[in-house]
Amino acid sequence: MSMKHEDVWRALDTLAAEKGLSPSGLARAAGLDPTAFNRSKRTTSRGLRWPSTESLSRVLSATGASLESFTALVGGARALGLGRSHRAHRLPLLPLSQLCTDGLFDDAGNPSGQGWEETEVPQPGDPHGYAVRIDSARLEPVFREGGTLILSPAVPVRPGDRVLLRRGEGPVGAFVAGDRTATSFSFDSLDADSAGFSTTRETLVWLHRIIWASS
DNA sequence: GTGATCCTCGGGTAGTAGTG
DNA sequence: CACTACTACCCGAGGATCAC
Repeated sequence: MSMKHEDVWRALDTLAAEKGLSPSGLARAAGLDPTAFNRSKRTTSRGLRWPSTESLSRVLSATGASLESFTALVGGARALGLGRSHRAHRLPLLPLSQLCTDGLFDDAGNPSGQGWEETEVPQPGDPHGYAVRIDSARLEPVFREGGTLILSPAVPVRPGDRVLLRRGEGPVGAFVAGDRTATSFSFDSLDADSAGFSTTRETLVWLHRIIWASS
């Protein structure tokens, strides 16, 4: 995979957001100067500026993320086209607290029907992606209140992916996908109010991978 | 806490001199 | 001419400081 400048920085921002940190907070946590990831540092009068491998290594170490997961974040941004265009694209949007409403998704799992708001994001590649505004603090510190998630029903969920899901009539929860068998899924807690659990495929109303997060 | 500006450090490289 | 060693300069990354 080739890495584009903006994708790498976007992935860094996403990693920070997933840890409940600002870019400067992430830099601080990594033992770097708080301004190391300032937006003003990402370009120079002569061109683009990249984080050093040393800085990236420190960030991965500080966040516990693997190089593989980071490149996946870069790839996730690429898949959506995030950071590659300033042309706005409209995406369906709902507050997290409204996601437990019935009838939001069609049989294919894509957003449909009334009730969706709209937001503008940089040109997504997945026409069925949607955005979620985090309107509570219950996902902190992983996802900050006021932040935005972008989810894709079309992207396959693999172990280690962060997901939103709905079981039965319950509220929507955020989890980390764990192992799966032919008939069951396991999920690790990511939401402070929830415990990890295993369940069968049938009990999941929907399961969507979080492919981007922003504060 | 964040962004802007300036400064320092270090790596890379082009140019030049020395040697065979 | 070819190769090596040395020097000077350029430039990017990150730190220091300040303003807000």
